[in-house]
Amino acid sequence: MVREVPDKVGLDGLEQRYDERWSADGTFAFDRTATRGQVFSIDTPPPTVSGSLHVGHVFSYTHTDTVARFQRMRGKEVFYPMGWDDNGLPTERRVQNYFGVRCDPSLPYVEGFEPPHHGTDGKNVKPGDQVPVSRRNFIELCERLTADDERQFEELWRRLGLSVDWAQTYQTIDATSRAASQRAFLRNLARGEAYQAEAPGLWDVTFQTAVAQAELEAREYPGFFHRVAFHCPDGEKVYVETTRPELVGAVVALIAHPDDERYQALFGTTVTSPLFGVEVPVLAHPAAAMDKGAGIAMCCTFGDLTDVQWWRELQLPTRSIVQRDGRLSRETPEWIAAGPGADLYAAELAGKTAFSARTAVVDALRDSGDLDGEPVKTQRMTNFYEKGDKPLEIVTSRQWYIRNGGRDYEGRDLKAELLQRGKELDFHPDFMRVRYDNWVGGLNGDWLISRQRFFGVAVPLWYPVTAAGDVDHEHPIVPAEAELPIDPTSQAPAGYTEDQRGVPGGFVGDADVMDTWATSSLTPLIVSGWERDEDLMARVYPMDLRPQGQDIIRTWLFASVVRSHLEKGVLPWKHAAISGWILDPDRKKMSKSKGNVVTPMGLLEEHGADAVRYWAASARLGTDAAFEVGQMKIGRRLAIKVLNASKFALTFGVDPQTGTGEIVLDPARVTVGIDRAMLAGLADVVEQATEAFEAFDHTRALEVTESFFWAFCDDYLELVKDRAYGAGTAASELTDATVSARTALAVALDVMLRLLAPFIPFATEEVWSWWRTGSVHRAPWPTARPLREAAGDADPLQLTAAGHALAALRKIKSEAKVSMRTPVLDATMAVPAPLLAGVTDALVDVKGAGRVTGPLELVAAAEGQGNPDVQGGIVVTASELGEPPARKPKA
RNA sequence: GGGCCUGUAGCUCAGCUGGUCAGAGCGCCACGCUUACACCGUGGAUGUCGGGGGUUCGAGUCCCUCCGGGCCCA
Repeated sequence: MVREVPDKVGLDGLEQRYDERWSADGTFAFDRTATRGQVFSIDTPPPTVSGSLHVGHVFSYTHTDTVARFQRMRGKEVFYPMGWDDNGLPTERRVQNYFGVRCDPSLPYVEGFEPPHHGTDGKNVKPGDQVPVSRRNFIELCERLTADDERQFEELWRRLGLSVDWAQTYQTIDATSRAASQRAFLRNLARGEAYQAEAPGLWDVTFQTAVAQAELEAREYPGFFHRVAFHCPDGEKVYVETTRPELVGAVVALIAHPDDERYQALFGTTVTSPLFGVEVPVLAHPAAAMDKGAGIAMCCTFGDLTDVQWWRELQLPTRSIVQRDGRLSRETPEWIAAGPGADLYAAELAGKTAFSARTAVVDALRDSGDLDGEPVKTQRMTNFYEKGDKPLEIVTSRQWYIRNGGRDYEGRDLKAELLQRGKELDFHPDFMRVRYDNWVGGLNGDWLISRQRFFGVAVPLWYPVTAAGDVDHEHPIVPAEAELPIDPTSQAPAGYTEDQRGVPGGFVGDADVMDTWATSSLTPLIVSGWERDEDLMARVYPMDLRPQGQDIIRTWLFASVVRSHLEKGVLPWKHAAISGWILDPDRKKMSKSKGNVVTPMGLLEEHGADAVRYWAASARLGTDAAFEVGQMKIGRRLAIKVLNASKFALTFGVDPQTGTGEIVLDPARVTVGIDRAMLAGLADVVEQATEAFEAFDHTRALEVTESFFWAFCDDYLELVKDRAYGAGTAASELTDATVSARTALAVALDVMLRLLAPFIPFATEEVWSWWRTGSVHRAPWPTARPLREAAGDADPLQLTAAGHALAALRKIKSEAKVSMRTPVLDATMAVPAPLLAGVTDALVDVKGAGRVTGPLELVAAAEGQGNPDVQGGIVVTASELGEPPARKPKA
């Protein structure tokens, strides 16, 4: 039933209109009565709310949405929640600045706390002026502040047309997520998968927190090689080359490769360190690089990860001098205090940063004659915390770990299990799998999850304080799961009262929070209702799809696999769809500092959502895409074309008297060869698009659909125009040929709208609203079968042939520089044999569309006549053009 | 140093398991205001498929090597 086709069609305002309608109609609401087999569930990345919106968001989320819409139309009940990631350092900073507070976990929770500021006009409140608040209060403030960010994101997503179920949202810091995160941790603990250890680990001195292997970033860092002398008992000198001479005071051994001829005689002997005179052994270890520097290295506790390896494997003593704040210890260490360097240390090194200590040590070495030559400039890869700007130190501390296959785990080869999980996961594109394999294969330690920060999900433990006042870390006090989430820094464990906090015989709360990944790795469980709504869980978990960026395969993806494997013994999802980066036209990553960032909302306003989606959907998964406004313009054109072509196709269904009409979508009424040929071609397109979508190749689905659609408009529509208009308007006067054309147009339109709906949801929905009921996004995905049945034995080539014949006629007019309306009085056309039947069959339509008023003679093309690339080799060999029609005066 | 991806018309990219694969769109040139569309239509030009070897009857398509981009891990 055609209700109403607007006289003027357009895209403006469609986003708002249909967003409202979809919300009101619950078009994307998840029907939780669906069973697992009927559901397609998506574990969407929760965007960082305190981060900025950028085109990368629009890009990758569009990829996911096309899949969601496809699956929904295929009849799946799509579970597509949205989360907000507000857990972590960026939010911590924003809350501090916005409200003028800082988190102090030692403080008690204050009911009804009101912060001193509400927005500080862009000015940071000085740390000294910030009001300290408890962690619970801090979290509450975070939730208040991020509500605003969430609104902005939601507005953007709605404008973009993400078919998310907005009734299903979560925050990574909300009570549900905190409870899930703590529960998962406690279960890891109970099963022995979480453990604490006092061990040397990577440490960021700026944020003063431990850092996990996954958060490392190796960067080029400038430094100097210093040639430093150690002394043999016989007075000989052994030179090492080091970039960190300030650690001479922390040296525990000199180490060379066992095969290194130069040092064979020294192995097993001892040498003394310069300045401090500490005696250390010379040892052999294969990790020493013979070709680097002098080939012999000074092993300190701890300069880098190799030191840790030597220290562990060679069972060396610990002589730490760098503290958690990145400064050398203020007390003179005992092994130095007794030696010749005690005064030097006390006067020049104690309490200094590593950087200034280095200068002091180098000066002292130069004075003592233990520095050979001057330091030589070098660039070397150095480990940084990804959010930090000072090189990481290695300090010894007590931390919590979750097993992830990085270390041996008695009785269980967890690494092999996780590698196996990786094999079971379908990566799209498949080559992204190697990033997972490489990462898991290269792990050399378990997952350090405790962070010495304040804002985040608390490690849900307390520790008894002994009668002597010592904290007993070995016997943590564990809360009951029903109590979760808890904040051990402001709540007392069962059986204790708050006034026993920190006193002998009492308790202390663990002050640390967990790594943000420790919570976000649980998103599949959190959204699925784990231990909260097991009925939902059974309907959606394990999930179908995890879309995400390639940069976080080692973090989010891997950690999610670990948690799901440990907790549920399954993969969290079947498929992982990995999106690429957005590059600016110089093939550089878009970045704020380059000033080439475009705000996504601005883009949507300028080009329209369908246009922006088209650009995004044109890029394949896993492939970096250029930011191209041109591509958006093409998308906009496609959307407009869909409106206009639809308008045309539907005019034949409208009774001019009433303005409404009935279109019978009965393929049996399609009787003319070329109409059937068109449907046969469309059937191929349906099959290809479906196959592509099933393989997560949305780009190919778009491409085949789009190119068919344009050919449909350019050729088919023109060819059947005359026939479709027919002689009269009354149904009784219509010939079968006219009915065939009109029906084929409507059937094709109906199918193409559905094929395009995942890409340009607004334009297709608009057209759908003119003549169909409900939403196109809940309409069934088309199948080839009815089209094939209608097409019978028709060959798509027939339409191709007729299209080429029409183009050949257009060409002679184009070359004669006359209007396309110019009549052709007489023409002869040479047609290659394979196309001859098709052109002959469609001769009436070809003549009509080409305005051939006289005879059009078809002859078989001779061998070598015509270029197959131009109009399929069809050539008009003779023609007589009539008078061009008079130009209409301009209105 | 190891690994992955990538290099096809001026631009952005398709080209699956080797045999109409030398393509599309944009841009460009020319023409045309044809009642679906000027946010348009029609026609046209454009490439030693990064270089060099090899396998093959036949290679953008497989192998080797070199060069150039991007990324990951050491």
